[in-house]
Amino acid sequence: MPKQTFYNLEKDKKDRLIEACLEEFSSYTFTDSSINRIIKNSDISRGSFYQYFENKEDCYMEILGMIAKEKYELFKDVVSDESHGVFDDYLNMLKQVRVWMEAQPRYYKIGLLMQKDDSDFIRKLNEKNPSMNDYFIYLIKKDQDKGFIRKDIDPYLLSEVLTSTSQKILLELFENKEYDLMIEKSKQIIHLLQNGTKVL
Amino acid sequence: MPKQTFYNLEKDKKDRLIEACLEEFSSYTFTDSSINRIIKNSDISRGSFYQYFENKEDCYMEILGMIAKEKYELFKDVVSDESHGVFDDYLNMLKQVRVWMEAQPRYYKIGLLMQKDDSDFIRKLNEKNPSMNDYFIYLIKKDQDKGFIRKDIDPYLLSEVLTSTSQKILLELFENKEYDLMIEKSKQIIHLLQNGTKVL
DNA sequence: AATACATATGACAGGGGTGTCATATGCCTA
DNA sequence: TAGGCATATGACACCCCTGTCATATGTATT
Repeated sequence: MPKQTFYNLEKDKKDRLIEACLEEFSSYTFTDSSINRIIKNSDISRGSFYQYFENKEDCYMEILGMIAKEKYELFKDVVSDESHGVFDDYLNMLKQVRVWMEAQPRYYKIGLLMQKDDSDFIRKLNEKNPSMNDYFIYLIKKDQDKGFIRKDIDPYLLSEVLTSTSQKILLELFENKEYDLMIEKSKQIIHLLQNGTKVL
Repeated sequence: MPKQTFYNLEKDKKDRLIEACLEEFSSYTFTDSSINRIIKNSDISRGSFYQYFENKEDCYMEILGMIAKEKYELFKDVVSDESHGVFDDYLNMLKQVRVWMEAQPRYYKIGLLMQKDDSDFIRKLNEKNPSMNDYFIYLIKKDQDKGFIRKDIDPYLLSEVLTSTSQKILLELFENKEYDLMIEKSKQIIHLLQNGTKVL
């Protein structure tokens, strides 16, 4: 946890510091990020930095906390309507992530970079965060009960297919921002998953 | 390209050097790998290393070249039988990668680490390597001609679904080595893709 | 033996990084 | 005004890294 001095900081200085951290952590992996660059870009002395944070990890955690908070603020009002099935929720999820991505591309980038870092510290963080998988599984089971999805299909398996394809789509969306195209693609994938490839 | 001195090297020394390189490059990203560790582990002096290679990139390329060669040697005799459809080839691919993975886990790991490195050098290398995508697309089109797959399905799309799921499966296979389980899983995915999720 | 060439070596220059600490500055209070 | 506390600061110790270069050693040829 950051020291009290960090929270006591005057707005301008704190903002400069946070800005520099965001820039750094959205440009480099946690491992490759550098306190040196952060203090240079925020024009804060080395000693001061360590007056605010224990170390780089402490600083990173604070930034992640901030991001989580903002994410919560952005989406707390989006009360999910009664689900119309996993596939519908799949599309809704895509829409939602897009809002987040456009609102805070750097935050999203930080998430992407976290997936690339193999350090113990980041690995542990990633483990704690439950993936979309669990939620999808829950929805798939509900769909099976309602008779939308065949019961012989393993919910876990289908959920994995959904997450791995959605990850790819989200990455493309992040890289070239063709939202309508990605929605179209997702709809096609859904159609494919619903109807299969077989010629009847 | 490595300098002539590298190829002139006596077997033992050369082996030690290559061994240390493999260990390094399968433990660290190209960016994070260190010549220092390589020379320490192979007991070769700093000066000598630069007598063999221009720099780290040169060294890395040589190792990649070696890997490609061995891969070719291992699979050159595996003449692919006449294709029985993409899905069959999907399974065959899995079997083949497994052979490679078990034969040379470190080589496989190097490939995985390459995907995590964002440096220009590695990005350019990755771009050159054509993915399985292209091959899958080709097979899917053939299946469509033969009437195995509906013609209204976009081959590119299906190929993307296949590659993203297979990547996940290969990663799991690499991490916990439960081959039979992974084959079973793949078969289920194929079944899912062929028949869809709809209740008929 | 003398020369010439190939190879080996580690000290060195110059870059980057982290965390600490003695000291300086500002500020509040007795 | 003097003391005490919070905060600021950058030099410093110590670690990592890469690429170079003068020098040393080995080896073959004349």
